[in-house]
Amino acid sequence: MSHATSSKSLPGNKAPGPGRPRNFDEAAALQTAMCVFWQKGFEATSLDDLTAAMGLSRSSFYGAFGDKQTLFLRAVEHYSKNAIRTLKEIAEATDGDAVEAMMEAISDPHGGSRGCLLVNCITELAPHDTRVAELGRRHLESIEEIFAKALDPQDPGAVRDRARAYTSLAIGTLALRKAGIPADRIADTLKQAKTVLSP
Amino acid sequence: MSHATSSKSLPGNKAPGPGRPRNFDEAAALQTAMCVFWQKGFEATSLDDLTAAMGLSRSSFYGAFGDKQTLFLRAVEHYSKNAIRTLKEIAEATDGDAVEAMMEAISDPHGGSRGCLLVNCITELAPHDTRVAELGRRHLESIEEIFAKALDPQDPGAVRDRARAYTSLAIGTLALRKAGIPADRIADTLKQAKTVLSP
DNA sequence: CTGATTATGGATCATTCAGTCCATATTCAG
DNA sequence: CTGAATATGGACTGAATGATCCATAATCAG
Repeated sequence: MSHATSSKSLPGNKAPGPGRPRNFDEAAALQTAMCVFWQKGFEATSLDDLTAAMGLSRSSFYGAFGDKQTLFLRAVEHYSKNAIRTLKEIAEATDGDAVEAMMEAISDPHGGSRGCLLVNCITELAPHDTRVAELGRRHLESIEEIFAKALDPQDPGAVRDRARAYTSLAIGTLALRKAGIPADRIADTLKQAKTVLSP
Repeated sequence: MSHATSSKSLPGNKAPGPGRPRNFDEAAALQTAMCVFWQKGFEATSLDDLTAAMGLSRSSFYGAFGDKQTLFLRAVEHYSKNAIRTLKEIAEATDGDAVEAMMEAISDPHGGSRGCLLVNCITELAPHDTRVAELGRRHLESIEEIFAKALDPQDPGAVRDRARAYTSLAIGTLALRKAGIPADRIADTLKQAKTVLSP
């Protein structure tokens, strides 16, 4: 068979050991899988969906990622770490109102309607999968912590409840948006809530 | 075959026309289906799950409800009407703080972890099914309206944003609860948010 | 009773699903 | 070069899926 296999190794793959080297970028494939799960959810995503999007044969898929469930957990964990890191950066980089910037980033009223992958997972799977519930809980608690530090850098512990209220509010807007409530109304809601929730 | 079929008609079935009468209560079957969808979501619920829970053969199922999708929409609509009616009753019956009572009823921090069926549907299906999105939007707007009337019976239109903030907050707590955040923390959050959000 | 009409049970169907297998290809160590 | 080790393509598998079909049962109108 012809093949034009790339002569050398691939972008981000570690130094090859003995056997034949990977013909794909594992990190990129994981990222792609994450997007598919994000758009369709776990149950509605088939292996064909995944392998097609990732550009892998089934052999490569199972060889590299184990199975659908395992890949899913990796993808979700990857998403969570990324999202939390980004949110921290936003909270720290803002010279103005960090809370406002965070609310905007989470609810993202002008973005698509995929929502937050972790929230999607919690809703779909957490009641029946303790590992997902655990990942979800940690994710939400991380967000809460960032809010708390933004609200009171000196004593974050004193504003836990308020931080959790902001978290809940931001998460709630994701459902509104998915249901088709116009972005400007959601933005107004956040503005309103922000001014009213200020101490 | 023996059979012991109930000699007469069934509980809530309308007067029989020509053919053989239904051997089950359609309303009860719908209610049961609703519970199954509520617990497992749409994709994860199989026809065997449904027929087993409803106590129907496939013939009866398809004869009475069309198909899985159609039944699902009926079940969701049924849930929504019920939930909105109940919420209205709670808001009107409370002599104390109606908003607080509504928040408690929606977030239900001491209930199970199935959340709100409509929110589950929105998260799982709304981005890919406009009918679900429409049902979800109407549901959320109904909640918002009840909040608005509770906040200011004279001029509900003037407090739309605040009503939507309460809605979002209540919906958000459902995710927290599903993720395993302790009920008492959620209750504290609501109390805190309520006092702070008061005008 | 007879015939029309509707419901029921259960077999059946084509499709899709997640996951396996094997022959072949590509690399490294020696 | 030889052989061990790993990756790849793609056919294949058994189970589960949503949905249909048909023979039979139960009812009503006449």
